[in-house]
Amino acid sequence: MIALQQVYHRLFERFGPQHWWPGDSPLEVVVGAVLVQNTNWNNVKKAIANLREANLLDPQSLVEIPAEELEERIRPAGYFRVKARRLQNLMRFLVDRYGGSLEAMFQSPPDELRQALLSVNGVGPETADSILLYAGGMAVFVVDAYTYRVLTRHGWIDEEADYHLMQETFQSQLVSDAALYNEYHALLVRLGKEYCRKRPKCSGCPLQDMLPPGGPHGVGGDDESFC
DNA sequence: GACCAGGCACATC
DNA sequence: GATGTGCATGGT
Repeated sequence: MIALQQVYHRLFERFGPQHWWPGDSPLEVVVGAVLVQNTNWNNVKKAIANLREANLLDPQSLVEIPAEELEERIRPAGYFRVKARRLQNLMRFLVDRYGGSLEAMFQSPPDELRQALLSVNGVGPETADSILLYAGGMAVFVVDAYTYRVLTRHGWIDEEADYHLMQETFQSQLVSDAALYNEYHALLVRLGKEYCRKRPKCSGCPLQDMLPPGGPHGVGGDDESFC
């Protein structure tokens, strides 16, 4: 297995700090975590701006607002009907269990809170972990489509690997540190966007000398798998 | 005018 | 348990 600590340093050296979700309030991060599902962050920014403008960025308001109105506000983020429902599910969870206080919510142990978040319809592993890490400052590694792409394209992990395995792979090799996980995930997205999206773009990838012996999967790397 | 983006739930086999 | 499908906007 590749040394993921080294990979991190290489990426940071190349790209520098990515400043993901830096100045936003924790609630905006939570809302954004739902809205960004399978969607470009640029679209999410517009939706959040709409909510802020309408003074809706608090849990109680988001629970009380009629679904149709919420749908219109978040329309730019795409999937607006499902996301309105999911966002209200999550806000209802927050209000019912923690009186609408994120601070209260993040008093729970990470494992316990993660399980609880996953029980909310519309919150899957990535959304839950994004909330724990980016809003709660908890040391939970966030895995996403880019993580998978970067790991598999470089031949560092089996293509059958699931979310849990990828998460464990990172967490077992790195010190438990929220700031590190935060930056690392953002760097992987940056790398994935610039070099792993279309195969010809792989040239210039800062990790090209970190392929496993014999190339990806140890089989020499065909066009399908080679980064 | 395709193609893609910081997923998830649900139906079907 | 695995695989397929719906959800929708905005940028390249």
